[in-house]
Amino acid sequence: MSDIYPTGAMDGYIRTALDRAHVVRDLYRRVSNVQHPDTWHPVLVICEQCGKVGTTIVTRWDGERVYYECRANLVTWAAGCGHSGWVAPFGGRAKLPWNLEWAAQWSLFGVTIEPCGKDLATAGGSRDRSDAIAREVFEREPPINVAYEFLNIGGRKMSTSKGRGAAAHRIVEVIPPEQLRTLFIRPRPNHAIEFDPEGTDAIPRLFDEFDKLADATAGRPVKGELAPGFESVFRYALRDAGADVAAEAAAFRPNFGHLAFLAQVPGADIPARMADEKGAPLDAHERAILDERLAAARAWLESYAPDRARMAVRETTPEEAGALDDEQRAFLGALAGAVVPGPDHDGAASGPAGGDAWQTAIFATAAGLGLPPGRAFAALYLAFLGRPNGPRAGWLLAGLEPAFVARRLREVAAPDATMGPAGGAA
RNA sequence: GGGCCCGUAGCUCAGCGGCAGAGCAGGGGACUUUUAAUCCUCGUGUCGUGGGUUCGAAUCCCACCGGGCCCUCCA
Repeated sequence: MSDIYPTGAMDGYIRTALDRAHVVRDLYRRVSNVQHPDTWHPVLVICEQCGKVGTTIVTRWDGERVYYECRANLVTWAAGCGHSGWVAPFGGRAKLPWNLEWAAQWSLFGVTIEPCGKDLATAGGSRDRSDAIAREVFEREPPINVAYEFLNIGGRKMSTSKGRGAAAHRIVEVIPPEQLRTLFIRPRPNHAIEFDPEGTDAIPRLFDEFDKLADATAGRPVKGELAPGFESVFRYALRDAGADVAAEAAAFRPNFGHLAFLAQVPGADIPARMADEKGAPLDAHERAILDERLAAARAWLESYAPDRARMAVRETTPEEAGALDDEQRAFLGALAGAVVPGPDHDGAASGPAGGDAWQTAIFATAAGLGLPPGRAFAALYLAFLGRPNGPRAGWLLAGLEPAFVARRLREVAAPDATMGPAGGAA
């Protein structure tokens, strides 16, 4: 905006504002209860001596020039140099105060609608003053106003000054631009955006929502309802305004939750897995999307993800393993035999070599006991992760200390009497 | 003291005079040599509360309760 003043485009508005200084003073008093001295004029001269603009006050206007003073104590945040004199306030030598500048722009650019944040829309606030200035000083109906809302994080406004800036900073690390834009343009403008990423699935769902927009735009089937205008939302969410919307919509995008899972699987070849899922090799753009999402998923797991999204091997036997039945316990006990030597021997324990060998051992052991594989795997997941499902078990176990694996298997296979189910096999 | 926005399913929200909805979460079922599987299937919820208008109110009006943001200057 400061570029405009030197061109002289604002000169007419400056002149009008000065001619109607008494109207402006009256209006400030009436609309906002702001008292300016009777000699105050609505122009800020750039001090010819020190170059400051905030420290000057104009007290006279003769139709061509204004008399201003650069006062040392006019404002608390800067000290003027004390210079004073007459100057023609045109061509960039002076600026209009904020509210007048805003109103002048509406006339200059022919603005018919201008949304603003709700902080400005309060009664007696900036917007009210500028509206009144437009009507009474520049004699023009102000633009239609739409007050838009703020982004709330966990029920509170995101604010650097109130200690929630860390949230903003961290969020940008986890959420790529396109998903962040989705978050902002999705809701109705006068609704606060409620977004609480801490320990919730809000971030994965944001990705899912973006992907749903892409699916719908590309004509793929989607679950649930679609808001009207979804194509526009998708288009505006794209980081590159000139992007090929159809191509972006068609691009393969891995599911965020799935990536977060795979990111925790030891030894997973994620790009190969994604190519399988797509049914074709990823192109360069899709690979870039994958890399971005994978990084986001890892960051999410580190900072925001709820515990249930993390698959940590429990250091002690999970309580959940108490739910296992005798067949499953017998299976775990038998599988412990696959790890030699046992914990009662000295020396390093060794187990099946690698994930494949483990996987084979699991299936063979389960089959030998007539236990369906599904229940065998559930027993393993409960014994190590405390949850009924997880990453491919063979590779999970292969990544752990064999002695630890054997100890855990035996613990769960033969729990203390207090843990055993009533009427269990003797 | 004043202004604006919001209270609808566990969560995020749509619906804004005409049979209370979606996604996610959750329950149940099927299938499976399991890296998130996938496919069926399941929604009574004082629509914040109390009045009012209406043949009919989540929806419009009034009041209240609760939550949030804003109201010097500067841009």
